[in-house]
Amino acid sequence: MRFEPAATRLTPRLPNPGPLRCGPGVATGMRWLIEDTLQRLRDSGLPLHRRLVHAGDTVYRCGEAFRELHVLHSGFFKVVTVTADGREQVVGLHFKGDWLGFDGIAAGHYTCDAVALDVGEVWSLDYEALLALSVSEPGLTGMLHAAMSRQMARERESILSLCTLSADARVADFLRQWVEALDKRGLRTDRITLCLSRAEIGNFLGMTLESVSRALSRLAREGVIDFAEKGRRHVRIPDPGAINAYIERSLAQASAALQ
Amino acid sequence: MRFEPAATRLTPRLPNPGPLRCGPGVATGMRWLIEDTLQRLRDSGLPLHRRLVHAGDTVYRCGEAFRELHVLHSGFFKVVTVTADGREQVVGLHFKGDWLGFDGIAAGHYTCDAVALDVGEVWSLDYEALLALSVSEPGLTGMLHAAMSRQMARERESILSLCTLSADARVADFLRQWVEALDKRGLRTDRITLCLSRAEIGNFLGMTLESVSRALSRLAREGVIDFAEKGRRHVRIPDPGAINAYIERSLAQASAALQ
DNA sequence: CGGGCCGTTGACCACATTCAACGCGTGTGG
DNA sequence: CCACACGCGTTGAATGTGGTCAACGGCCCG
Repeated sequence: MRFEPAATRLTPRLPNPGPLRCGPGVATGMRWLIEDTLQRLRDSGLPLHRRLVHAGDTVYRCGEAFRELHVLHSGFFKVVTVTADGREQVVGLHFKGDWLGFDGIAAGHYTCDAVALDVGEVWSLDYEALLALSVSEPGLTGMLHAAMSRQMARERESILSLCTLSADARVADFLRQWVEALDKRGLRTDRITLCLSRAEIGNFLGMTLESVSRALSRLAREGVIDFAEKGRRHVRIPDPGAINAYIERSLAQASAALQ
Repeated sequence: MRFEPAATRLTPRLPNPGPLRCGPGVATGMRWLIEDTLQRLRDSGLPLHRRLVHAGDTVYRCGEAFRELHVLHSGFFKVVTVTADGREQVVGLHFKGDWLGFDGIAAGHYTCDAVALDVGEVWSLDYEALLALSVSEPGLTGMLHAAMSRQMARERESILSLCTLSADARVADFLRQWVEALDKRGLRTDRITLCLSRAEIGNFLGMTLESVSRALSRLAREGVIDFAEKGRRHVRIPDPGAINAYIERSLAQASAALQ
């Protein structure tokens, strides 16, 4: 049995016309979509600037003139903003098939740093050339817009997680996102390697590194995850469903508090 | 004198090549950009479906088939997601000149509700028609992409605020954003009307309505804001700079705690 | 060996949430 | 007309989650 959430309904008097509600849909065809994106870029005839990166390398830096968009062929990447007062914030994590650099379009220069977290390959392509080719190749535009739309959806998911989940649930949700991303790309999800430090995870989730560590320990104690013998960045996920169950449980506990 | 933030540096060993750091740039020409957007849409010859809305009216609803993008001509709007488990989250606030509906591009249907907070006017235009016209009118594509890019920047700013600021500072930052948005649109910023309830503000900022109320009271006590005689949604802002000062002060206090 | 860096854990504390009571304006029905 | 309920906002007191500070262990590298 599920109770009303504690917060007052925000749009109470709006008559809800039918069951249009929906959650974030998990596209099972995502894997093909990503391969298709990469294939179409190869086939497009656009000059692709391929680049190998190592952990710590930047794809682009805040302030650099915007000319190129970047499509990730492999690896793991973080996008970081640095404010004028020195706050540093991880605002996104990115994987194979994702596009980077959209933040530069409006400003004319990049407004974030994009940093590789592991070895990987980046395909960079000239934005103007892409636009020019899009005129004769309308599918490219659709692909680009869909990528931007998906990115916005992910950022909204981050906001949702930050606003509605407890620290523990946020860490669990972070793992869920990571596993889901791997799954969509056809990578194994039973043994994963977080290529982020506890401090980076905490920064991304709006909490301290100690809280991340404690949350992971609790998750391990409850059997949701399992630390492999060597290294505390390697995590076994016996059952991906258990992560969702954990998140839902912590939500249910919150509402159970009101009897 | 400014101290290192409490959190460990996330990219410590990366040699920082020069002073490329930058904050979110405040475009002073924003007002013209917005008018220009609306003008170009009028001139484009695209069939614009103009619609008047009242507080509570939806521009679109989650689940509806995506066909149109919407440009706001006047008014105030919120974008809300509802999760499968019933959590409701305000993920964005929007003003004149903003575009709505990008979330529908990737999924083929909208994944959020867009709701008017006050009377306003929305211009809706067919997405496919826009794409078709963009082929002969390349400026339209640039305009569209810039709008999407700007929206992503704003979402990242929300994440930044949620992750790095205390509850009080978050409320102050919310006011700052609101005032900045009005300023960019040439509206008066010394007397503003929040057309959101405390519950909605709290939801958007990841805190409870009580905390919002307390934060606003504290801001008033410190003279940063001033409640007009009638109604607690009407706020006087004697000096917009004081809001920034308040946010910086609360950041400085946090780092001053470490001696 | 010593010194970083990373991760974990414990003790303490503060900030934000929870719960409750109250004031105010508004709309509604006796 | 007043009584009443209801939504919205404010404020106080108690509680608890997550932050702060500190100590410790493992690992890698000079």
